[in-house]
Amino acid sequence: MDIKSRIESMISEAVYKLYGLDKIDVCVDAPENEDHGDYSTNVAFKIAKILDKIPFHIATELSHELFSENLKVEFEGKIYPIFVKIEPAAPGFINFTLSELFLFQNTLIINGCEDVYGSNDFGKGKTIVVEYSQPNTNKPQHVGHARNNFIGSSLSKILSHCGYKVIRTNYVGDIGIHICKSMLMYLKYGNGKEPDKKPDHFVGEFYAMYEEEREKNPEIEREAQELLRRWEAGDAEIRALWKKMNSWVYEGWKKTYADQKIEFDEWEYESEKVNVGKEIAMLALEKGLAEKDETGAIIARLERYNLPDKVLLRSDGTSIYSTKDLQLAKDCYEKYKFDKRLYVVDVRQAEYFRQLFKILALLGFEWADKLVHVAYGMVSLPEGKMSSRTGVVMNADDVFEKLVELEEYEIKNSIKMPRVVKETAQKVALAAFKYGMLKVDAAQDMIFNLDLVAKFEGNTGPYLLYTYARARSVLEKAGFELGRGKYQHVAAPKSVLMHPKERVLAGALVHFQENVLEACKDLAPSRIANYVFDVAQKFNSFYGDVPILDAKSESRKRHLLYLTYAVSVVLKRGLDLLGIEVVEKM
RNA sequence: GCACCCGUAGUUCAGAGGAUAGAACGCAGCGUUGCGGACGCUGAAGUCGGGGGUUCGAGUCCCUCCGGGUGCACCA
Repeated sequence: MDIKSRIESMISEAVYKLYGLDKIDVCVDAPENEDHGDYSTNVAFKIAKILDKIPFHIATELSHELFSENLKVEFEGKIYPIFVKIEPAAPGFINFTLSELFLFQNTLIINGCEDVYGSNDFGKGKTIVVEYSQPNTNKPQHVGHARNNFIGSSLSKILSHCGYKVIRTNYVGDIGIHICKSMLMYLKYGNGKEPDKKPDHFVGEFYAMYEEEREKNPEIEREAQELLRRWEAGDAEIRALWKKMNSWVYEGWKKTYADQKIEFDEWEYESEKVNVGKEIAMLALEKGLAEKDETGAIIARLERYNLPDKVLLRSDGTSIYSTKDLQLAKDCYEKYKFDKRLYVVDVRQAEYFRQLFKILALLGFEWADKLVHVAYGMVSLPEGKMSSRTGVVMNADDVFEKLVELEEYEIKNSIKMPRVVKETAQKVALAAFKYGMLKVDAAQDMIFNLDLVAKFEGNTGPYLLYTYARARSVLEKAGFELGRGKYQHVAAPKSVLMHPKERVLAGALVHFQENVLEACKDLAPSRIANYVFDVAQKFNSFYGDVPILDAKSESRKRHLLYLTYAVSVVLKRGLDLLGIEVVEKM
């Protein structure tokens, strides 16, 4: 159990013992101000009213009780207290200060369990399906997809670090009027040409061409509709073209996903769901949730729930996207019996998902409340909103390529071998890309500034990788044997006297576990990002003030190396949860 | 028109109802004959959009106004 949870249960017990109060919502958090200790609680405020006492008095009594019941840590056969101080602070907080010995021991624990540090069993035995990416096969992926991909894959990692069984799934929009638009233009102007560039970009150009032409000639919309009709009728020629163009797009995405290190356990295709969901529409009709209107369309009435009505079946009886989504959810539940299903989809679809979830709930599916829309905000560029009109469209491949270029320029002086430069630049670029997007709270709209995220200074991916590489370099110089469990048996220092910066750094490492858990509960990769940056800053500050290799004594040096190694472990693990790979040198 | 989201330093963003609102970039300075100076340190910079309310306590919750964005049935 992590230390925060231990403090919480310790407080609950003390509150019960002193005041006989049960079921008090105990809240423990990490204060920003170091003077307030490593953890603090406001529980005295919460119970002050019930007890009709002054918060500070309660805090005083409680901290006394808590300190006498001080948690113990066993070390080398001896028992030490975990806290050096548990004291009240006006107007009624209780602040907990960890002992340096505990912090020292914690760094040793990290040394001994690097891979699993920060993991927990919160989701043990539970299955969670994460649907993300969901691109359409008419064009390359843009930076918005990149944000989606990064959030989805990071969440998957965080959830599985918290014990969940995670199924990553991609639902591809491989058919629909938008696909027919690029097909139409290829038929008109393609002349049977094969891709002469990254094939998804090649297809995307025909789609862009369509948008241009439609401005001049709105008639072509009807032609696109006609193509869709032919596709649905199974027209061999259209099907063959569709297959060919989609395969180009998949080929292009293969590289996009490989560059971004994005993976899925399962792919679903919209084209395979043609006309599924009719049953569901009929069920809705039966349950009186939906009605047939004068044109024959089946419409779910949601006005009572403060939502717009939703068409389930067209008047011609064919199903639309939402019907397929209803069926997909049902099939998915039957297949996995998931405890939760996440839809990582941009915030513009928020109302759509409210409709979808409401319909499923009204249909009586008890699992409807397990569906969650993870809404992420829109990405725009410093130049303004992305749009094909203004030409400030940035596709994900171009952004990545540009980032690689920038990073290559940065590192080429410190690395000699050209091939290593290229490899490293790609990793640094991806770190810049992912971190730049994930550090912002997912729900917020964001402005993605390519030049800023690529920098080696500031709150960036490269800064974090640099910090990691720096730590590793010290360890290497010291001949510190890297690897799990190498330094588990160390003599306990009689007393540990830490440099203030060292104390702060060691304290920060303790918080990793609760940050992982909170990131999992809140579905918020940004929490990990902020935490990792905090650790990196504290390490660099420590590094500036405390000589490691020239420490006063051998044992002192060893302690500092444990700490440095622990930092590298936490950075590596934290970044991994964001889907970012570290580099040893850069 | 209705609904949802967002207004925090010049800029990009953190802030789980708590303590003196933080960081990064940019700006002005400073630092090792020391482990990676791609770093660190110091400083200037804020009526948390305005106004009410709830609370011991509000940037955070509620109401309202202003400003910005997004979505509203046979597209996906």
